[in-house]
Amino acid sequence: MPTAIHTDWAEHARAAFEQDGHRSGGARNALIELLASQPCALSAIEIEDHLRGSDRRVARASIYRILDLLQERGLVSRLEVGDATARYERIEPGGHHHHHLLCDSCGRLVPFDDPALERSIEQLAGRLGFHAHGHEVILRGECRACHSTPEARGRRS
Amino acid sequence: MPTAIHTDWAEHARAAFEQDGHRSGGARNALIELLASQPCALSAIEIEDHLRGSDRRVARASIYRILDLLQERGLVSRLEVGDATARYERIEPGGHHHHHLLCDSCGRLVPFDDPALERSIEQLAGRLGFHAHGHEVILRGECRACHSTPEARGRRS
DNA sequence: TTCGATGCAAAGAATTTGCACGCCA
DNA sequence: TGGCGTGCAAATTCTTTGCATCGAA
Repeated sequence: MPTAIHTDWAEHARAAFEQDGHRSGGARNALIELLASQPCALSAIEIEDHLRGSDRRVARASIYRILDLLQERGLVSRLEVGDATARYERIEPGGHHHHHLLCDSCGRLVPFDDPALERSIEQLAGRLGFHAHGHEVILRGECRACHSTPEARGRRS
Repeated sequence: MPTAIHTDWAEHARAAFEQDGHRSGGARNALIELLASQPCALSAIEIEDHLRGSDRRVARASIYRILDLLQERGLVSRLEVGDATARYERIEPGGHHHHHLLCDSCGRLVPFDDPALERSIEQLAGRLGFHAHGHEVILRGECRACHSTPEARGRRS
């Protein structure tokens, strides 16, 4: 039941809009619920497809507008992995975040996190005199599943 | 004289095409020379602008086609920093590569490299069971120049 | 009732494709 | 001379904008 874990994010997001004086809206709530339930980043088109199958359809323009609002408030992060389409995923209130491996074999975007990598990047920024407030790391290659089980290869989700 | 340093890359690139049985062409050579002279990544539009001012104009469609060919041969890498446009830069034959800081203040893409970061990422991939053949790191924040000299801020190259 | 939230359709921007012509081998 | 390389323009794809309508407060 992956949804329950991030119920707090959905509440957090809705509260942020309310505090900014925004009215509630069906499209925005549906999008927030969807993002709360996802393990990793989705493109706007993928979001539209997910919602089409659900009980609340949302127009594509609204999806982009709502994603912008979420991004302005630091509730989602935008990610581009090289296929010229942007992907979005929620940002956990606690500050935890992950990075991504794009698997050449199965095409999946695999999330991972690593405290040592975070430390390295912080130290690096200091060493170079940058004042960085964010970063992103993308690995390209083969995920664990594809590497260990040859049958999995070539499957495109 | 930044060009001279990478003359070998231009030669390397042309040789790669010749070995693949490709004919020489004015547009491709102009693009190769331009990329050889650049310190960091350029978008297709920026490439077009640079070449417009030079003695060899190249059609935008040709730019995209040639960049594809260069990428297929591992001669350039494609980079997306979040503004929905792809940027391209040469890959050094020696395997050296760098990463990027996107400066919020001046808008510049600042290249940097760091052996410790490279080590961290290799170790990370091993730890996670990934078979990664490439990676990219993007920092967001303020570059050294903007951070130390307030007057530089806000200037958009 | 008011005004923001949303849907629909047209507009934009980056990139790709189709096709004819020019130039290298 | 043959066929790849290139230019031009139309087509695609993702994203944004304009405007009328719907719905929350």
